[in-house]
Amino acid sequence: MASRPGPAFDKHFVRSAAPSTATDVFQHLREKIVRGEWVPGQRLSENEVARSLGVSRTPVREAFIRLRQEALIRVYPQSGTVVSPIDLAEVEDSQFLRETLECRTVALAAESCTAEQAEALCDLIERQRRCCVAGREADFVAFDDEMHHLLVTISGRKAVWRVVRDAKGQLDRVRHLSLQNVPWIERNVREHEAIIDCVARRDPKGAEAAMRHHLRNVFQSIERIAQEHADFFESAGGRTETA
Amino acid sequence: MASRPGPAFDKHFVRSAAPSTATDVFQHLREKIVRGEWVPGQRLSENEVARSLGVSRTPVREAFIRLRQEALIRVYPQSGTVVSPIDLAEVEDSQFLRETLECRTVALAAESCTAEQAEALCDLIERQRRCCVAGREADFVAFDDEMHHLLVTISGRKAVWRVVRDAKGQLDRVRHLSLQNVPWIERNVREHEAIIDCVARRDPKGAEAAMRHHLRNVFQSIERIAQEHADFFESAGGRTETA
DNA sequence: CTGTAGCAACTTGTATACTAGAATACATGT
DNA sequence: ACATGTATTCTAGTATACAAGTTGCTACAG
Repeated sequence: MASRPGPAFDKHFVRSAAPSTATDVFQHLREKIVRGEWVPGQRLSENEVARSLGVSRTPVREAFIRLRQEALIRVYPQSGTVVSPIDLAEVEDSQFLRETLECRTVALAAESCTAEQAEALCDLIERQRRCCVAGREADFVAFDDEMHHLLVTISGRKAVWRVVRDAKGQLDRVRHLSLQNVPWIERNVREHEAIIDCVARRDPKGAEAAMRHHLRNVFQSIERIAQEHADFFESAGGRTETA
Repeated sequence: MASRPGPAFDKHFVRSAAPSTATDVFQHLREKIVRGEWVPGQRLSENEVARSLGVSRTPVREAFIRLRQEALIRVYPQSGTVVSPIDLAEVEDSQFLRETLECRTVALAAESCTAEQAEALCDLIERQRRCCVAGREADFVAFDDEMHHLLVTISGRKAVWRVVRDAKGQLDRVRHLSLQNVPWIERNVREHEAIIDCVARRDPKGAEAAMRHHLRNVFQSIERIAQEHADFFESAGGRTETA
């Protein structure tokens, strides 16, 4: 325990900035699942994924570990791995998480929003509008994410975003089961505008109400989609496997 | 994509029940950190941990991945790994998460609590009382965890517990920097009793208020401890590294 | 034709070997 | 004495090899 050579103990290390293979694989796989390219119940194999991506099993395993913690996959030791069936209870809990947290953070954001921040928000809304008219759905989803993220950041509770993002992943997964159409995007943009308006006007109560209205609308469409794709759902008893 | 031998696609696999080495290591390391046995800033090494536990690096790596996702450690590629310094902003965010979520879930629990559930809660309180008079602090912490967990479960939002548990980990870490004394435990038990009373009496408003009161008291002691151990904290700019 | 035992091919879990990078120790020059 | 270049030794990331276990097909017995 004495004079080992290693790096300094109390000083900080260089920077983290880790663009590792494992992280790339993780983000790749996460998108496949959240965007519905890989459907619930679909079988996965570490070997097969590794081969198809041209890497070894090790980074794929790391990605699987992280996906498992987000409850996006289920790993059955020595048997196999599947994309998590959609547990309706888990989806509802995710909605609960999102609504509970984002309604509070957006109110905080409305209390402390600066002019620059308000401008950044309006800028994102403008981009969303353009996606809407151009029908660029994928980009819209990205800007949607960015806006919600920025709102949490403005609230000063940045650590909350990780939770919201995970919950959002579960919800988006359901949403992507169904083709989205332009009217749907239009409505979302309008609701976003209402939220941003309140935030920019420093109206916490209004912002919270607008956010709640928005999230509940999103959830309604999710429930509708759930009924149309009952085969991807499981009744109950699904292990969450958070260990 | 045709007739591979593998297991059935739509049927479920056996059961998960995975008591793997990696999980054991993870829980072991998590306790070391949360309970303060390993202090913030302390250096870790995959090799050294693997040797000391008599396993290979692989399960240790898996544990490290999970600890990293809980923000309990920081991994600097090719340099080293340290127990996360305590970021006061992150601690505050954890408190925010806990208070926001548990105050809502306890209100839900108060709405739907059955007689059996109420009895289970009272039983846990009784055990806590015994720990209090016997001075068995470690057991008290366990029952504390169990009670909060049960309350979330009763609320019907079981997926919320994972979030609360992670946040609680961050908070407990700070709490364990300071020796806890019996009067502190006594006050906690009293506050717990107040919460459970409201839940058993089906009083959502009261339960929420009691929970908020309780959590804020806990947080106050955390802030006091933070001031006494400023050396374990870092000022700002700490990478959360959630990637 | 039916049921069962066993084998073969797959799965994930673990251990080991190798790579590239980072940080200290030390020797060497000034 | 001090600065600097080099070498050693650590680090985590990745690749591969091996072990333990499960699944489903198949061949064989009834």
